[in-house]
Amino acid sequence: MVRTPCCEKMGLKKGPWTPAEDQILINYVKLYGHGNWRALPKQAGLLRCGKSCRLRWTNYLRPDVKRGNFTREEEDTIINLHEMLGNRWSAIAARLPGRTDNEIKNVWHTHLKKRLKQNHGSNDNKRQAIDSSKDIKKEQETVNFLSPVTAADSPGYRPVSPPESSSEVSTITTSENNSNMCMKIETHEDFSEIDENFWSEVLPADNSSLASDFQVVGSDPQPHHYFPSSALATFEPANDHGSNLYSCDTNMDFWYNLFTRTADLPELPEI
DNA sequence: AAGGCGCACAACCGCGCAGCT
DNA sequence: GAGCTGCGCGGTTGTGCGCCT
Repeated sequence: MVRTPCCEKMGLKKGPWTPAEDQILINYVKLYGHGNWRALPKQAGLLRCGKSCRLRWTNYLRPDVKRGNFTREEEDTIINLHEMLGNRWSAIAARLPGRTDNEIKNVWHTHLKKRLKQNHGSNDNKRQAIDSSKDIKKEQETVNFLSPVTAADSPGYRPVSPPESSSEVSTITTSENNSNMCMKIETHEDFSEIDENFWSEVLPADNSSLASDFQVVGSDPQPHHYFPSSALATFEPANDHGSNLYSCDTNMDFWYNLFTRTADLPELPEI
């Protein structure tokens, strides 16, 4: 298949956008939206290709784009998510409201890589565990699902001990505020190692809050497992038994799919 | 003051994918 | 199923700016 060029090169402007061009684009999108980027520049009277317009809008002109320096918390979040997701900038951006993938990519290449290098010495132990792994996928499977604000900072934070039977699970924590609850898991190993006791530890102490905070996973006679409802909301369960009952394997593939598929990246509740 | 250099960021490019015909 | 189009993503490049010599 022959690919048609994204835009006609002849007569179309390239390079930095002028304030006048920005204004034209803003006015047009405000009035008519951006249903068709390819047709937009022609209709708006811009000598740009649709791709260029889309990029300018999404990375710079959108009203919800947050300008200015990244906070330390945002940088930490990027580092943690990058450890988990790799160079999937759009997936990382989805967890940072107001930040674009392009911006995050730039920050990563200009600031954070250096910062990580500087911190390298202090994190030798952690890196050693990862470096020792021969399988790169294993490293990607390391679930390190951190929210912008650390769970320990939130009211109601309570650590949950990892199961004795699975020494590879480093930390399991739950956190909650008035209305939301989420679970943070850091692991290097197959979840099938985890025994039933682990999941009962994750349960909220007060089961009456279960319905709103968690959904039940698993079906009799299998043990019931509990996941954040916000995570399940974007995940297609293998078996739907109705009324919030789902069945799925608690192995690493499940978690890998759940947490790394861009489209299905779960919306974690704000802590 | 001016030239060189490196950094930061905006913008471009090429590819893959999804949806439509 | 093939062909085509549009969009989004990640990698790369271009450019402006500040710092240093």
